[in-house]
Amino acid sequence: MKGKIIQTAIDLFDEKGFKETSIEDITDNIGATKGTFYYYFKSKQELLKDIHLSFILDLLQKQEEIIRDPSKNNYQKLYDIIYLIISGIKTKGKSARIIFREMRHIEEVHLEQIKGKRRDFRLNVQALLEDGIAKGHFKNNVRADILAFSILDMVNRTYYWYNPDGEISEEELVNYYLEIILNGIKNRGPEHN
Amino acid sequence: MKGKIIQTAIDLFDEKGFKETSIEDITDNIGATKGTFYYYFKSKQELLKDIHLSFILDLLQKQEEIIRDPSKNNYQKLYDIIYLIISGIKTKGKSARIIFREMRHIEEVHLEQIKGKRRDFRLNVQALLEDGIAKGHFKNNVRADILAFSILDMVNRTYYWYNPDGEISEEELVNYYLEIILNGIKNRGPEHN
Amino acid sequence: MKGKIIQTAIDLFDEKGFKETSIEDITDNIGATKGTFYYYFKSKQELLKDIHLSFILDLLQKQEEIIRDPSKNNYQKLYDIIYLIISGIKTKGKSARIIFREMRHIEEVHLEQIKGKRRDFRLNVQALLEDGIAKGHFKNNVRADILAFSILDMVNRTYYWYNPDGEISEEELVNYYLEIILNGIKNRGPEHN
Amino acid sequence: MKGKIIQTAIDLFDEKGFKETSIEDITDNIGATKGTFYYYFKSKQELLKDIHLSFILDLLQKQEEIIRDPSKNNYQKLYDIIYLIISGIKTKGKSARIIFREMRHIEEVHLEQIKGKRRDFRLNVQALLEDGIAKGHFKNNVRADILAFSILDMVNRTYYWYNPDGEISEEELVNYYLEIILNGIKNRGPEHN
DNA sequence: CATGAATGAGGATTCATTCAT
DNA sequence: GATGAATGAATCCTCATTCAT
Repeated sequence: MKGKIIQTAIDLFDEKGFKETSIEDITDNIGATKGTFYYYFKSKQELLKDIHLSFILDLLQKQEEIIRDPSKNNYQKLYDIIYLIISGIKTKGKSARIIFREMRHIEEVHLEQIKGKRRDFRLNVQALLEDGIAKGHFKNNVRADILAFSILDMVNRTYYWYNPDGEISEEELVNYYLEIILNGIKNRGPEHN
Repeated sequence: MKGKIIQTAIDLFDEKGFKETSIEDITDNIGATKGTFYYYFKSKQELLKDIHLSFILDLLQKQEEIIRDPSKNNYQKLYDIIYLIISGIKTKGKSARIIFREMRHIEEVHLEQIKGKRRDFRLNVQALLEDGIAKGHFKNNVRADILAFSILDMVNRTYYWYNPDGEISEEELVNYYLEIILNGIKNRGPEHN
Repeated sequence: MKGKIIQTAIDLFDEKGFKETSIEDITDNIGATKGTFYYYFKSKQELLKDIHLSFILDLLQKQEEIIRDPSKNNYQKLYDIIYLIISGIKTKGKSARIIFREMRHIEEVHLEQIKGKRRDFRLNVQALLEDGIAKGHFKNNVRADILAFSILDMVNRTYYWYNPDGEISEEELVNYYLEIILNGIKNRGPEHN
Repeated sequence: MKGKIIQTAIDLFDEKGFKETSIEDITDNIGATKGTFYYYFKSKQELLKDIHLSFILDLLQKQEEIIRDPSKNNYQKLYDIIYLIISGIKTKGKSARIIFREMRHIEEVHLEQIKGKRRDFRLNVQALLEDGIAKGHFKNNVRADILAFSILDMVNRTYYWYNPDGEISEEELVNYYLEIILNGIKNRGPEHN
């Protein structure tokens, strides 16, 4: 039941928004009553917090596995992190969009924790880039902080337009991103004017 | 008075969200009454629509001036479009963030117009990229459609973290973006391992 | 202008109701502003009172002309009064329906006057019936008071379903009413079973 | 509680009108809160619809019992139908007046159903008259359609002036009506001039 | 475990009216 | 004569939440 509530809430929050989804919307959808909701959750905001946390902790944990893996170089780690995000669209896209949009409704008490985890995720990317710069993988004129923002912004927005069941596969998309990030789009061939 | 309402609404919508901002919040802030609001606007949604439209029409018009300018090549046009976005953060950042977040509350009737204009903006970038590919400015293995999304997603998200009065100037930021987009971050120098 | 306001108000009050018609509905319809309305009328209720009074005073005056006419007998007077009502449907049906429905919104101050006039109209019919009973025109077992109600209720409701431009002419309808009232519908002929 | 709300609403709608009665008026009267109202009714209009329907369905059902009864001839059926209406004044007069006056506020969706039922009631009377004409009970020069309107208009308006606890009993009133309808008021005795 | 009843605070909207110009 | 700006009171409705059972 608790799982059903969470799943339905994710669907509705994504579709209509947190504020626009009432407890009754959720319980109606699963044939339960409002009372049932309050049996499982202290409040609507607590449910939102749970959704946020379970998404972000899972992602962060997977990211840290990638980063810690000594068998991968920085290019591969960057690839894996982007793939981690893109491949989650199919199953966790709704959660992700909720997180980007509804952070405002997280209560003060939990806000710091959640913002901290999101920051950790970004700082991990930034550290990866800094390491890559130090090791000469990446150019030394890039700012790792801005770049971490840029890459994540670009990749995260994919949640809003990419259809994982469309003509472009997840792997192709990740490769596109990596190609742009690594090599840019400027043509340096002989036909260049 | 109408202008004051709009300005206050933009501030509050950005700060607290559309749904979370009551008409009274707005009018209290300017020492007017709720009645006054409804003298100037048919509904709360109409105000939101006005904010959306005035932002997007202005941006689109400026973009089209850039694109039509025959004295600029595609690199310069791309620079100018990114600069157009970034330089708007200071004065119109709040409107922009509202637009990214509150589209859901636009009524069906106006939705198509607004979505159309946003699509136009993106398709203009895409067309610019396609033209650049055809002319050999840009590599011919990039997909202009995905790229247009990527560039705009990356640049648009700047609204959420960039402080125009901070240590990085708008021009520097635009240059960073252009550098990444055009040349990527991979180090190709001799020190490369 | 005042006339235009009254006419439009009558149309709208009939169509949507007094409470449901706003001052703005009225003024919008004639291309004026709310201010204009208040130039001509002290309040919305005053306008309603004006409509009531001008309708009822006109009707009452015509009724009294009929009753005073020494050349007519009671049958003819009854005919004429019913015809007076029916023939007013085309031009004053809207006013009439407003009067039946919106009396509740007349202010205390004017209520007695208007109710008095409506009562006068009914009592005139009652007096006519009493006179007819005394003179042997009408049966002496009828109660003039109930009958006055019955006749007026029946005839007045015609405003709600009769179409003066339809297949039944006003004269025919009046004759029907008179026939029923005078002779009833019971078949007394030989074919009676 | 739901019953208390309906009863109070009927009282107030009859006394002040639908539009003029606020939800708070109703709930204040029974010591409940606005929220309670909306626990039991989706909207104010739904409550009105419920009042309409329960009144009219009950009446229609009873009418149909009368009509189907093979032991009664058309005179008796006409009597019973009029008695059905008049005898309802004491207990359901308020509902009846609401129905005559507030149909306008019924939502489009339910309007057809309710208008249909009212039409059925009238058409049943019309059919009864037609049957009576065919059987020679009633004169063959009467129009059953107009007559059905006339009889119902006359009888239904009783709701507005008849006091069931006054000097005239319900049975007397019904007899008066039937006498007028069947035999008319014209004196045909020898003293007739 | 789960429900149904009840609440109360908040919020969008309507609208008659006033008044300075 | 007429208008536009502003008001404020009233009203419908939503909804998270509580609680006894």
